[in-house]
Amino acid sequence: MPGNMSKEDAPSRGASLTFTIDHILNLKQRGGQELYASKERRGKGCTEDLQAWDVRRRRDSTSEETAQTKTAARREDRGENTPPPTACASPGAAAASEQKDAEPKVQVKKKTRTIFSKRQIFQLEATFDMKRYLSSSERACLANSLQLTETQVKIWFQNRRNKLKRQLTTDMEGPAPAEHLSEAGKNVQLPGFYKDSSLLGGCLLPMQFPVVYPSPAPYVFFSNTGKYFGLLGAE
Amino acid sequence: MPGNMSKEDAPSRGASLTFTIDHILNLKQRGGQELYASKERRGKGCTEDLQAWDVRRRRDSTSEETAQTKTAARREDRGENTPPPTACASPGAAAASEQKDAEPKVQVKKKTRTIFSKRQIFQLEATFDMKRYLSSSERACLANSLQLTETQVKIWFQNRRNKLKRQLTTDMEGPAPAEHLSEAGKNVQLPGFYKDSSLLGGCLLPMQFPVVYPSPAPYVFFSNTGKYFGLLGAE
DNA sequence: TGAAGTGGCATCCTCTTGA
DNA sequence: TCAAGAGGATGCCACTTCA
Repeated sequence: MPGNMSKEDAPSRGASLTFTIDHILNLKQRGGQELYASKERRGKGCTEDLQAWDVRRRRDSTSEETAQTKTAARREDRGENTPPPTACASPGAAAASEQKDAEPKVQVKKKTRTIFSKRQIFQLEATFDMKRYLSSSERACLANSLQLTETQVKIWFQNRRNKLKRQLTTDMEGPAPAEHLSEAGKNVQLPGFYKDSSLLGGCLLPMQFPVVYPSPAPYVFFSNTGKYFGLLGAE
Repeated sequence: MPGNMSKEDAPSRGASLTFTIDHILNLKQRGGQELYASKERRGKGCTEDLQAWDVRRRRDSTSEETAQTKTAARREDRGENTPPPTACASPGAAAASEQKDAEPKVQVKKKTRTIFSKRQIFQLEATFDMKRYLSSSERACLANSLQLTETQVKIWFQNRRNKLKRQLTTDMEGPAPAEHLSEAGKNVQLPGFYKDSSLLGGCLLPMQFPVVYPSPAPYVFFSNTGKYFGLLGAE
């Protein structure tokens, strides 16, 4: 669980309306992250971009961005070390956080539930309809166009995959167990024919099969969810 | 560091002759692990095979594979593993020495240095010459054909990549910093034209460019290392 | 010299929680 | 319901060890 996932938690950014102190504290870090953008160190076997293999020197720098999406953030947000960017400036940081209100740790730390906007859900669904997994660059791009953090996009896809899997395993034991997931799923990255997809807000994505969008009709149907999304008035 | 990498450590298996108590202790786990073989769940954005997305229940089996590059194959194809037929066994030697004495924990835990055979190095080099990264299925296949553990193959490639990078960065700051690594590197897995490669002991590998092997001449030259490998008497 | 060890970080998955 | 949190697994990289 150390380097797990919750790194850049910074929940909502713009889109969602709910937030707690934690969120506020995390906000700043998000911005910086994108700047470095060295992401994608990991995609080892992929085709993807990642051409540079940046020869970064020390690991300490890692914190900031390094890899993809989240990175570093986690550690501090849970307390431990390196006080969150924000105020951390002063060495006394740790102390500061504590001092705030006597027992900061003791607080319950309410769990917030971000509610994505229709537009966000729509685009996420549409993208998911094309591919079940996103490369870090695609994720970054999508997140950027949706005003969400990459972590949110990642988590959304994770939960979405889970949901689809659950649906498939439950309401039908019949044909194809869960192939639905792998099929269009694992993004087939064929370097070469990337096409500008309006779904990803201009991000380059290998077009699998065009999703009706924008469509002449005011509604779009997503095969997976079986839901219709109104294109009008979608926030 | 929890879930880091040391997982299937099982050091030498067959090829190497040295090992310590630790190794012995680890042996058992190795087997089990491969059985589940879940590896390859990771490759997100790649192309690869991975068609199935088996709906495995618990995490113990975790395995799965999912996405891109590596994925899928692994689990079943390896099936497990079964320890390599060979002789890994002989061992007695080292093992004996360690375990013998009473305080096993207290011991210094001598670090052993396995020496791969010429044949193994040759095949590893040849494979590396084709691609810098292996998918888990390829790794499993190669490991199996070389009588090495997958971890050994993985580590070898890791160290090899590092070595190449070092060489490139040092003896020439000139052109292309480290592109050499990315180039043929990130295996460009284009599902479709897999070709049976004798280099991987019959494993399916996307052929990038043929490496002279077997060759009419008794020696083979590896562009990366700049070394020649004699094909005769290579253990 | 080079196979391993160590530590850090990232992604994925499964299960669980709580607004 | 569903975005997140938590925990476990595996991979890669940078460095370091030490036969």
